[in-house]
Amino acid sequence: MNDSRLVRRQSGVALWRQIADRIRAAIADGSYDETGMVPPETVLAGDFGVNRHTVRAALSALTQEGMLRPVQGVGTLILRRERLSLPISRRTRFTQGVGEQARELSGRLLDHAEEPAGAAVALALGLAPQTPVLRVESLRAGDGRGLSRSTAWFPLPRFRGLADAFEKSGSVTAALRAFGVEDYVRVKTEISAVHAEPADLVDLGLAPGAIVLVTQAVNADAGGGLIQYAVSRFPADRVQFTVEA
Amino acid sequence: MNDSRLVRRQSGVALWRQIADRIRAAIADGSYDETGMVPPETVLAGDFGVNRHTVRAALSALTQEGMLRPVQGVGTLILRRERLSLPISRRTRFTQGVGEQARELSGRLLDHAEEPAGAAVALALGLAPQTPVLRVESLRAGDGRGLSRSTAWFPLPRFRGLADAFEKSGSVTAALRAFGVEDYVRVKTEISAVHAEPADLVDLGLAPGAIVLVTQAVNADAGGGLIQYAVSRFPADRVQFTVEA
DNA sequence: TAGCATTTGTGCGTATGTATG
DNA sequence: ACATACATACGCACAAATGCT
Repeated sequence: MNDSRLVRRQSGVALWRQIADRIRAAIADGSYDETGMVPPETVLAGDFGVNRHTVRAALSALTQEGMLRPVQGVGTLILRRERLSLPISRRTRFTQGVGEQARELSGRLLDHAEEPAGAAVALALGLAPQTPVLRVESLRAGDGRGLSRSTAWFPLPRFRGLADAFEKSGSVTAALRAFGVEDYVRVKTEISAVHAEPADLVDLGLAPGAIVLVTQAVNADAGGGLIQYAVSRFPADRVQFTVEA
Repeated sequence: MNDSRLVRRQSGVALWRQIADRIRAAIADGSYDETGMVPPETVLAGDFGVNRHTVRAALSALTQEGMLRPVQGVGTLILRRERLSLPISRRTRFTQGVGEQARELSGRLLDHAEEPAGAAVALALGLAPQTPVLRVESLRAGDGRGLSRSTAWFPLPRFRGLADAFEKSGSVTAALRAFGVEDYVRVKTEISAVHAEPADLVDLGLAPGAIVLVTQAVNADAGGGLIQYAVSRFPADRVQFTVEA
């Protein structure tokens, strides 16, 4: 195809991690669907131009992630797991969009507090800086895998006590309805991507070096009032977004 | 907002690279806008809990990228801080959305060929597999930095010769207009993120381990006919997406 | 002009991690 | 499992440039 080297040395990223990333990508795009297995270690070593030990380190990392299962004398089996597709529509509802794709969904309240709005939060919600807001930290999982880690801010005093309502129902939509918000729509969503931070590794069960998709969303009620600013972090190897017309 | 998160050792990603990524992100989100400089090396070393040499390795990488300029006795000046914001609207036009944010924009045709549609392309464009399509590879840059690497497929024979029109104008919109498409809209866009591949490193000028945002977009003409399927790759540290209502 | 604090630049010895054969 | 080579990270020390008093 081309003459550029497949993996680079002295780049600050160990060869075994670069190779693990490329094998993960190859699995995701279906390159190994025919056999359901990763090619033999010696073949991979030849393909990437590295020693077999290095390939084994990469496969070991992927096995640790639960993506592969090596079987002596047979090969390395791929434990297939599809990437969830989260729709970003005018009415974005997490549970609704994912319901059909994952068997078991859960939402858990991690933390909440009333505090003065920082610069970014105040700007997003159209408030004066230092105006009191409610901060809610939550975690979502599906089929036993972490799917998102969110921090949301709501204006006060309107939504005082919303965290309790969320904890009971496990749903933002239900909690908002308890506060008289029958409907809400997306005003703006920003999407970017960064490397996972240590907190992501713990909360979402990721491996170091993993990629996290970050959304910053502003939601408004039916009257156009800004009711929520949320920063959410999604594991990029488990989640993708779809924007439909 | 809090910085209790440290940096992970023995993760296959060198500390200096993790730190470089975090400093790049901090520059992008405006954390250092007040001074226009990165904090002193000794302070960064303390914050990250590493040796000053390690911080220097990170700063050296960012200097190499053209993002910083160290001045002995003064500090380390920040040269570039903006992350381009690409709007994803019903009518997505690359040039239009970015025009105000970058001084100098360029589009370059890398390659094009007529070929039978693969499974993914046929599915996206609603064609039978193996139907001939036109594949166009292109590269976009702004202010001397690579912004996107796209592969687009168009149905044949309707768009035979479109690559030439694109090469002359540097604009997909203009090229399509030459083929009688006065208007087109986004039908669907999928957004995901992966680690940069060797081709990305070369075409976009990225460092190994960098993150690439990937969009898969389907566009239709005014009559609803599917005219384009495009897979585009954007450097995540230079680009973010905004989805507005 | 001289002195001082701050900040980046450089050297060296050592321990650990990564990759090969 | 072992031996080898190189990259990474640390700790300490000192030099050089800048800005201020």
